[in-house]
Amino acid sequence: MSEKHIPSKYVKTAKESGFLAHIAYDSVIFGFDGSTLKILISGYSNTKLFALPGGFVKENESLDDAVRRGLYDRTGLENIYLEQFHTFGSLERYIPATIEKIMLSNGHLKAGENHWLLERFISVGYYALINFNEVKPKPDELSDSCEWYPINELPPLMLDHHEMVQKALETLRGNINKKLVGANLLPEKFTMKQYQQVYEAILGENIRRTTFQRQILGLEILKRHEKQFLGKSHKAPFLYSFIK
Amino acid sequence: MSEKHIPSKYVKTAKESGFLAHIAYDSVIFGFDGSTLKILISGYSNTKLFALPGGFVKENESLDDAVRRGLYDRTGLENIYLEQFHTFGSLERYIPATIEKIMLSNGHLKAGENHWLLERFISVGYYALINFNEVKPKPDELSDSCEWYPINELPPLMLDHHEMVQKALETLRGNINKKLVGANLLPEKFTMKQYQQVYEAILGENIRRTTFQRQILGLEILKRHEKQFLGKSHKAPFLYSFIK
DNA sequence: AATCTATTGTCTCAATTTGTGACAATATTA
DNA sequence: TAATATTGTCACAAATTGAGACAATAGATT
Repeated sequence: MSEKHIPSKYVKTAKESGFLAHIAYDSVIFGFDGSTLKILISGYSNTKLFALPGGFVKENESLDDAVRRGLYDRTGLENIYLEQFHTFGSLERYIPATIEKIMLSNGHLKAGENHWLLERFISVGYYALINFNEVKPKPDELSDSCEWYPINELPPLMLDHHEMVQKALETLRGNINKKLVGANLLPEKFTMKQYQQVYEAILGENIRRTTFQRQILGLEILKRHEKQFLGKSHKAPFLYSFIK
Repeated sequence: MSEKHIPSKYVKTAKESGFLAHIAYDSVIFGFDGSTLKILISGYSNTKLFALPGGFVKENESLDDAVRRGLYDRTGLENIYLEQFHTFGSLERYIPATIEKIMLSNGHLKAGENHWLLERFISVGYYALINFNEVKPKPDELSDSCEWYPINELPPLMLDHHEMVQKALETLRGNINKKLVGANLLPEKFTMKQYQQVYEAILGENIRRTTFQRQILGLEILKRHEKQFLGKSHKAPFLYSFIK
């Protein structure tokens, strides 16, 4: 559920630490490596547990800002494209033993001790779209890894994090034609083929090339550049960028 | 933000009352009266404040169940169609003076006293679709009214509740062709015209009659009944119901 | 330098869906 | 009995999508 912004070892209540009790967020951070859609997953040292990068909300910061802060700490990026997709509040997701295991193995908790992180949390799910190549993800205090995984080769995730990924993906699919998804996953300039591959990776199905081109160009959201992409042994495709 | 399930007068902390601190929900309850889309709004005695019906989550109930409990108390209905649409966590929505005013005017608070309801809340927005004619909404302890208002004739609402209504409506519009919206807003049997009016009320625009019929019937989700709707001086329309 | 290969940009035509109007059918009112 | 308003259905035009064809061309091969 969390790894970053853990309060110091001997703070026991949320209030003492400056965070809001019972509220967490988890983020599904999508990146596109040119052919596959991937997401960032944190691993916890000494346990075999994996989780979505998450965190908590400070008393004097907005929910959105809390998520941005967490993303900045892990990726160094500001102005990330963020979309909230669902809030998870079932009773089944309250398994304090899992959090306890992580905190014990990291020395953030002594056996038998109480801690506000062991209380029940309702978690708000966000997804982010980032440019895969601009980022070297950083692990943090509690986790010892933060790595890209293809969306259909994820390790077993703790709690309801698989459900979160599924719901994030469904939302992203529903938004693919409403929001400029490609603008956030692709580099500044890209070929029509690359853009089509983003669609295919997100939707998980093949798209007809000619129909796709006709429809995308019909939206008039792309600027065509003179410079072309060279290097392959076939006709060079145009490069495009998003208008504005 | 809330009117129902207020803990007794002298309980000061969320924990003492059995609720989760900092977490609320607000519900946009849609009903269709035959021509207009309406929502339920609570009014608070002695103040001129209006709000969406909302409440809090008990320590041992899920978020969804908390919302269902609140809906049951106000409408008497079970198995209501519910959809979560957004979670609101800005700093601007934290205005304890507003809640204080309501609680003072209802005797739930003494001047200068602390109370967990005066702390900051993050609120999860849900919308519900209910059959307008089956319900006589009930006000509760803190509010003195709970009434239907047409969506474009709402009274001024407290905090960010107008934004909530707007977002609920946008989500409903986006879902209109994905989920069986009509099945929850219409009576068991209805005419094609009534169904069209639901669409027009939600979308806020006129729909072409022939195209609408062709598309809806093409979905094969409706059963046509022999019995026809009589009483008007023109050809009697068929009655339909949703399959299964 | 000529040819081959893989992919691109564009076009065409068929198939499908949607927009638009027309018209006969009919339950009630006049 | 005729008039009125709305319904169910059809017909045709317009727009969109599906499916394939084909010339153009950057680099690889010879």
